[in-house]
Amino acid sequence: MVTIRDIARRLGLSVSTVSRALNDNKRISLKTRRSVKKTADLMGYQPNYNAKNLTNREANTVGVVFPVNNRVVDNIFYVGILRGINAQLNSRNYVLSIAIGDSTEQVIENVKSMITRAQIKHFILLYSHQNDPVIEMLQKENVDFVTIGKPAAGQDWLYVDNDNVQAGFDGTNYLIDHYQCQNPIFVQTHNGWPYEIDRRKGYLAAMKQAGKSPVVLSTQENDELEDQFIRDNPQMDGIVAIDDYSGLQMYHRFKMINPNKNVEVLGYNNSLPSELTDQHFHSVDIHPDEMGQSAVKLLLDKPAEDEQVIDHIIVGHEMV
Amino acid sequence: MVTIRDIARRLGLSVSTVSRALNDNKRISLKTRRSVKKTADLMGYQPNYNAKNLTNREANTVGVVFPVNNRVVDNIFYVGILRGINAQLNSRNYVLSIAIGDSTEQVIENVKSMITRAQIKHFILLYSHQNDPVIEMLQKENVDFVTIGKPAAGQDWLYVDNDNVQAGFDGTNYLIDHYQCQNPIFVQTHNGWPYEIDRRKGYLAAMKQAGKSPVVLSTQENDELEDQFIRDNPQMDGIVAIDDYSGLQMYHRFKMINPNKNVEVLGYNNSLPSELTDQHFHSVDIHPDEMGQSAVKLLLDKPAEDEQVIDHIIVGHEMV
DNA sequence: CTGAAAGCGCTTACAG
DNA sequence: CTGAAAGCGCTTACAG
Repeated sequence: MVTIRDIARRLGLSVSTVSRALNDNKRISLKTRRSVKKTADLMGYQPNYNAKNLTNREANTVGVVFPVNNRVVDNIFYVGILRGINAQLNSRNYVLSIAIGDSTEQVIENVKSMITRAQIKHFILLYSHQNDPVIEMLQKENVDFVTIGKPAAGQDWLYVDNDNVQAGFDGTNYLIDHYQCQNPIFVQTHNGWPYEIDRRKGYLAAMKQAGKSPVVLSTQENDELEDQFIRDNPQMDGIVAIDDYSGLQMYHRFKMINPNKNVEVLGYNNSLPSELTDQHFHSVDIHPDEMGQSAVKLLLDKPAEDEQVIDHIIVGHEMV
Repeated sequence: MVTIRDIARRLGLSVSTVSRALNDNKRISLKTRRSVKKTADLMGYQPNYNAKNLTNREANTVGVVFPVNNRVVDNIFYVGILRGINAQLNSRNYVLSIAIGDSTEQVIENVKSMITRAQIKHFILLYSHQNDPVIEMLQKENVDFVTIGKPAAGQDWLYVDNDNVQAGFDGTNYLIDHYQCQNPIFVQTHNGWPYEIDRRKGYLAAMKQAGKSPVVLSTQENDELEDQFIRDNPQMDGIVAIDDYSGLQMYHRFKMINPNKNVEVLGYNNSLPSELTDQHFHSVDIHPDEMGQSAVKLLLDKPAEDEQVIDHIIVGHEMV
């Protein structure tokens, strides 16, 4: 293994100078910096992260935290985000570590150990819940973190998200404009996550603009209620669903009740392979890869003096 | 931050003794070991992994490698494995790091850096391909690794897998016994992965035992061909599909062509939420969580002197 | 602009 | 059974 000591010996320099040169310290002449880097390359030098991290008292690692309770279909989305995160980390010589568990206690222990034992100071959370014990701990431990999804009103931290009001608006108009839907309804869960509220807001705005009457269903994981809702709303010819999964679920129930009636569905996340859906099913791609990349930028790029401090990044969406 | 030096001072011992005591070195009296551990707990001692790894010249980290090209639905399965892996790693004070990228070059670079810079010596691959450049590199670098899925004939390394012949056999019989299928067909991809060959073997054995004529379709990602196949085989009343995804895909095509004919489908992985399927769709759960856990055991548990060396673990499967 | 020295928090060969 | 000392490969305050 080639160390900075080897490079120093080869060039007749001290290890201090080599260390500084490799870190592009301005106090070292440009000439020396160049020659050191060149020799380092030539000798196949690879920095030892453990040594660096020990002296820096901080790991070159980003911890990615999975939510405890999630639907398996969401995993599709999470891995897309992981791809984006890792692409950015690699080019910055950072490492990706993950915390995942079946209970809050497990995850808390996992993250705690990352902070105190592995000295990880940067985290990305694949969710954004209110009163989340992991988030509370990260705040108390004073480490940096970014969530995927904006915090609920009253909370404040770094986050990456889509413009969900706009996405709700665009999705609704997509059904109205491209498929001449007269009465698209909106389906959300009973959780009332911030992104649900925003997409609904967009839906309501689009309906108002089109002079149509909005109808909102909050699913309760209860087929009976949904079936009743479908029967009670015979005018429905479009579904704007909070995600692909809810969308497909509603679509199936609708078709069960009205085998010969047509309905256009628009979901969010573009997380289902096209073979599982059909031509009446549409989706809004919210670009998980880009969300991951943006999360890293927000977390690791310290703004220059003259730049504005940004506390969130909005990623574009796209109908597919 | 509490260090072993602090513990040593408090107890009037040397750091060497404290270090050895914490590592359960037999050369330290049981009494001292106990008192050191107790004091360490009391003082809230947390080992610094970077320091440990630097002296040990090896990270307490397992690198998990994702395949480059995968269908998004497979992500559901991968995250299940990650859960299992991490559960085992946490209890061993190990950390989980991942390598994921959009090209082989990216992944190779990622893994190479894990080996030389982060000093990671243990890897789990979420796939098991023939002539895979990552696997070849791991072998050349002489680090330990386990694959999910057994290697093709002629190759030899540590792996975790199901008994796929048995799973093919059981799945076929499930359709025959529980749903009185007379003519279940077998659907595989054109890739011919080892697990496909094995499940087909099981299918053929079950058909032979039942005195039925087997029919195998290798999909080519070509709807025309599949439709033709379905028309050419009007006797088909069951589908044993290589995975849930292929199964659902075939199911949809079948229903498109024969809206009123019935067919029972059995897929593998149990990776689709039940809301996306119906009562004619069945799946074999291959226990991803357990596969992940087993991979860690295989990778990190060195067998005792008198134990046999095992080079693979077979995880059970289950109809759901 | 460069260097000698101390230090980060551990482990372990050597000595007793 | 325990300890003093060297070392792992870096960074950085201090000195020149």
